Amino acid sequence: MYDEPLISYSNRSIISHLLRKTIHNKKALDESHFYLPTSTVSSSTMADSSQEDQSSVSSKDSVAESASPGRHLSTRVSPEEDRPLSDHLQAKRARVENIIRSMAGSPNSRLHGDSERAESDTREAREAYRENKRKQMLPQHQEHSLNAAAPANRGSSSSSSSKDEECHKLKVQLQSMQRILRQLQDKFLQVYNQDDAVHEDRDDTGTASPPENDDTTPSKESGFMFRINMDEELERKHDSGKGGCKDRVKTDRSYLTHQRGGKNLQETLKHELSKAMSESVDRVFKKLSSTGLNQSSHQKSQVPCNQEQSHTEEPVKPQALEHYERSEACSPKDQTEALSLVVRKPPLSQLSSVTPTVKRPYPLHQSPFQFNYSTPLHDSQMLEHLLKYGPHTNFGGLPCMPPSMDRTSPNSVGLPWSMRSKVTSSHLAHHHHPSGLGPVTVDSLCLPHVKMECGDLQSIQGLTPNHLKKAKLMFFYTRYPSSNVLKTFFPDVKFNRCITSQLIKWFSNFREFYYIQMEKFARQAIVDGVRDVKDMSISRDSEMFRALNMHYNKANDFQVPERFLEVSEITLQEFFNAISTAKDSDPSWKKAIYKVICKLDSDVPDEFKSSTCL
DNA sequence: TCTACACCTG
DNA sequence: CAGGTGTAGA
Repeated sequence: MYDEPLISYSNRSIISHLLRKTIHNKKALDESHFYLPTSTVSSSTMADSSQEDQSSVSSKDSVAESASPGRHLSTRVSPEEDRPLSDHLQAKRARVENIIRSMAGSPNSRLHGDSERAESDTREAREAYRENKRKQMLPQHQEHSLNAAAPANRGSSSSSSSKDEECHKLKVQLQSMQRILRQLQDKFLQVYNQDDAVHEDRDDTGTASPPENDDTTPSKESGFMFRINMDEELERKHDSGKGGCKDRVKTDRSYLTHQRGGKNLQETLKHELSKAMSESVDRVFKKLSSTGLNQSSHQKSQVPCNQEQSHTEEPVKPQALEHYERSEACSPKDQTEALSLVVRKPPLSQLSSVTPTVKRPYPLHQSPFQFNYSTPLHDSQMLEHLLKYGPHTNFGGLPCMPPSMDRTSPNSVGLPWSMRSKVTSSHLAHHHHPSGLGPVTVDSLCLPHVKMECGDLQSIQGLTPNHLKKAKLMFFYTRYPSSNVLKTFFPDVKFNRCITSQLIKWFSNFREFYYIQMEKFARQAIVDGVRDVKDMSISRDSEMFRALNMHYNKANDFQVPERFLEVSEITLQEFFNAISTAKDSDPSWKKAIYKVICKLDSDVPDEFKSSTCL
């Protein structure tokens, strides 16, 4: 692909040319190139941590050497004078590969927040109020839709397989993007070494830090280049610390040459890379939104729910943000009163038009959502998200995953949530057996031994952290979602008994936390001498709300519906009344409360139906 | 017998 | 949050 002499191009045009060629030709590339055989060593350590990124590459060069970190660094810029230049290039190439990989596998810290205080409170509450056990069953929903859903699941295999196909396509696309970047890096290094040779006669005395390294806070946008620079800097520092040797001179000189003569090239490369990224990501997202559209329509045939609007509105939501903002600005309402979602029971289709009339203390758009996709994202962020979770966060073809994926952070490669605790176990090994167990056949295989496969094969296609987040937000509307609701609002989930149970379990856990908070606050109020139920109110700045919001909306990027405050207040008052009238002596005293609360569920807004909204 | 639930535990 | 358990309803 790069046969033509690059020397005839200017810095900018070289990159442009390469990008054009690579992008245009990327579809023709052999996919197997992504899993370079030379990357086996580095891939095994990739993405474990950012610190390992550096050593992992060098370990490639020093397979036979000791594994001490010190040696890792020293071997990368090994002082062996006779070392061929290609080795050096290879090392750099490996480093670039590693950087790119680590982009794809950077650990997701988003969910690492703590709810320890809440948990300790929870424990505390449990210790204090353990006297009443069980016997507090709640009338369940009068629908046994699970049985009815089973055939639907079987019938969904076609849509599921097409989904997988889309997934795979997107994955391939991303992989080829990575490949392109890698090739660009290679080319860059070649050009850069030519440049180096040209300027070799120039000597440098200064060893001051390069200006771009002053930026020690890598924005996500420039993170890629930043890491390269950091790597270079690390290498350089290490060299100078090690004392004089030819390599050191060479490295310093080429680095500084790179600083001067290659400055333009670097800037150009930065620009072009981000541009290419941008374009590719755009393309991916275009495809993604159309996929989401297809999915909605697929799902519609399975779930007899009114999703008419969803598949026409959702895909354009991210782009239509400004429009919504404008429309809100044009019709500023100051309605402070809560809109009761239950009492008035507006049709679902009205919700979107009703919602904007509620006064928002912060920027909010048409939908009550304010997820990341709704806010302007850097390309790299979007790409990162895609790489983390995939278009539908399913890596249905997990058996095809390279072995290097095994050791990445479970969060980072889009492994379904429930796999996280299992991924280190031997379970995963089974999936890599070339058994030919496609994701489609898994379902049928699962049925006889549901329990065994729950955390296993099934969840490979199962729920992801994004689904969890979505479920939590849905809790603001419904505390007792029926399985039909769940199916409707998780259209991208391939439902089976395990998945359904897991979702139900999630909501059960949500309720548990919710009720524990209520009981705790009610008892505390009583201890504090509160006599009147009317003093038990919940507003957005009350401690109770903060606790709940922290639990279900940790990122605080979602506008909690007013109705949830009302329901919470009612719940709190129910607990207050029950406790203050000593009803809690009855072992099943909570049962009555549950009965009340389960009737206060609201309809979940249509926006939640979109499989692409998260 | 199956399912959803609350409760308990890690 | 998930696993386990007992319960109640279908």
